[in-house]
Amino acid sequence: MARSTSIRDVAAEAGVSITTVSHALSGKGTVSARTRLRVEQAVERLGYAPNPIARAMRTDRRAVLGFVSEEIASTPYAGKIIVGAQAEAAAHDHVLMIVDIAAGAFDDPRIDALIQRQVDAVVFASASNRVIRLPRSLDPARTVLLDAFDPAAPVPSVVPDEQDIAATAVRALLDAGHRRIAHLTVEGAGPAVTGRVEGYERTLVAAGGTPVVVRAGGEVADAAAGHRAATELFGPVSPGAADRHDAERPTAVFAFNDQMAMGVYQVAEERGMRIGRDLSVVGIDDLQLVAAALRPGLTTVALPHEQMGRAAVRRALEQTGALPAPQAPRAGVERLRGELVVRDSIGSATVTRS
Amino acid sequence: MARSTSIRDVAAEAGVSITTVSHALSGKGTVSARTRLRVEQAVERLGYAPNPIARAMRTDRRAVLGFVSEEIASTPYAGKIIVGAQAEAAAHDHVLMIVDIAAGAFDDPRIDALIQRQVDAVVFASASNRVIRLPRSLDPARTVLLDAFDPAAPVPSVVPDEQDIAATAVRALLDAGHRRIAHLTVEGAGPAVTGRVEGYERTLVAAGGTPVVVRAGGEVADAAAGHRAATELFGPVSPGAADRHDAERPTAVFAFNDQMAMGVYQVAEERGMRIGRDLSVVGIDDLQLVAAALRPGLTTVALPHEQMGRAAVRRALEQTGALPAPQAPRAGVERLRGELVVRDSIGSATVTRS
DNA sequence: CTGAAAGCGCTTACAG
DNA sequence: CTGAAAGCGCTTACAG
Repeated sequence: MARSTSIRDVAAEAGVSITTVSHALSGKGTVSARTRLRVEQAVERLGYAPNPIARAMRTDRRAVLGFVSEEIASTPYAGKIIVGAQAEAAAHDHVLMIVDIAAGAFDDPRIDALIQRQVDAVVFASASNRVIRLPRSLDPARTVLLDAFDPAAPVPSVVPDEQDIAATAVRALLDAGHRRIAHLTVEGAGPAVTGRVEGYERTLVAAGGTPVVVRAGGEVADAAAGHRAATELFGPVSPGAADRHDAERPTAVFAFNDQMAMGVYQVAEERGMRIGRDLSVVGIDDLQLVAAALRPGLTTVALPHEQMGRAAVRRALEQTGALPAPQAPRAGVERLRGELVVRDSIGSATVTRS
Repeated sequence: MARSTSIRDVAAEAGVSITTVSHALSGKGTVSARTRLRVEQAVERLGYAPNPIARAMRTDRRAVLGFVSEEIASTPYAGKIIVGAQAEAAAHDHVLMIVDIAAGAFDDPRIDALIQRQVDAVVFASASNRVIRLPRSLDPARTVLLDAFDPAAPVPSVVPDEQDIAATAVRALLDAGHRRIAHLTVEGAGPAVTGRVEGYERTLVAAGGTPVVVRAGGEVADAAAGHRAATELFGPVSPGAADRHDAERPTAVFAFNDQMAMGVYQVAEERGMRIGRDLSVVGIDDLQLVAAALRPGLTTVALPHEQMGRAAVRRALEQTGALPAPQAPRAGVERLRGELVVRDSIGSATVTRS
């Protein structure tokens, strides 16, 4: 921020030309060992650091990546994605410039006006995994999609592996001996809803179970949706329901996400079912505020948010040439797996049935 | 990102010099109406936009603000703060450059290396309202503190008005007729804990109540802390506790935040107390994931996160001169008030007692 | 191995 | 009212 020493000062201090200073510092030209040392000492004495603006002016490289986020405020995961993106960028001497747009406001002029020419490439992060159309102001050769996919544009895309993540959740239930496992989800045909349903069905069927999918009305997957879906799943409250040993009743629920799982907890409490004993539950997200706060703690599959941020930045850096392009060109879509976080919401099916 | 038209192209197209183009566009020199029109038309035809890098090079103004956030991932509010900061910056043709540092890592070299000379000023956002020491690499004349305060540095600071926010929460309870109101909080002497306790005591005493403050061990104000504090408040579970009409028992609880309030809900459930009837609760934060998801919905005081982001950026812009300095120099610390968000966790004291 | 010079795209005194 | 020129701090052919 303060006016500081320029390459000219260093040249004077070292008694060489600015060309030589530049060569010595960049390692691009050839410089004798003695000269290099003199330059380095001068840099040290003066506390010189190159002016990135001037460098950008000359090289047309900003060492800046744009990060367009959709409704960062509404997505509690955004933080981790940004941290990952940020860290990966920093590891390669890049910095992140953030523009937050309203949900769906892909034509926000700021994408054009502010990002344009200030950044080398753009990571466009959707608020949730879904299919979108790339904003026209973004150059496909300089953009990567995060948590989104555009079938019509040749843009690299980084998304969670929804099917595998669902399979991980279901397997946690299967491993505890459950077979009557219901899946609670919402309406909609986006990759998250669809992928999880498919992963659930495939994994459960392979284990000899019969899929039961309950969709709460609407597309918002929050606690209220979980409450609605669970209420539907268990049917009307009947006296002594908690004591009834219904052979048909699911012993376990795989919720679309942790928020819906929270709704399941609420229904269980209303009906006197104890989570982890009378009913096992698994979610997706590992939302700290929910998963760790619930009692008992919710076992869930953590989405690889930080990894996604990192991967997206890596691909953007490949586009700009700051990172070498992979030898074997990767597929357009990179799918990342999640990880099971074990807490106390899954009990063994044997105990559950007793 | 694409190589685009320069001021030279516009000059050629309009048949004038680049100086004249610059004057016409900036409004700085004097230009005839006809010439200005010709320039504007040329700009239009060519789709010209000035290169911000080149401008920065000349003027030593980047139109970029640094936003250093501490552990953005761990704070669910950070999103809103950034959205506010972002919007205010955009309103003044500035852009935000974000660097996320680990908690307490104020000496992170990236603050120095990346922010330095790339930004006009820095907003330094703490993860929670507390007293800190300004990182040495930051120029006090070009820095504003957000959710933090440094008594030793002459730096503008934007923080929530903790006392007023606590008063708002307590008043919501008083207005419903409650007088036996306990405050659940944590250990620690930071501005948030201290300010809320003071606001609570002052407001309650003024209304004729007697303060009861229960501190959960530790400084982490999460659901588990709320559970511990509420358990201590209500004492050991006794048979028929829900039916016992204890004249001493608080009819309402003011929790340090929504997460602790969640712990109160859990204790209430364990003891058969219904929130909003047997016990009224108010929190602070308006965390969507918690406040809106709880049943019944949690009445809480929303912190002015977006406003804080905006205010901090405004002050930073005043420092750089992009915004005129206020006539009457403001106090070093700007305190922002919160707003009550009414849901269903507060019942009237009359009903509660019945 | 070293350096003089051009140029990236602007803005800003200064002269006409 | 208009424009030629200098210069912001670098990098990069090119020449010596």
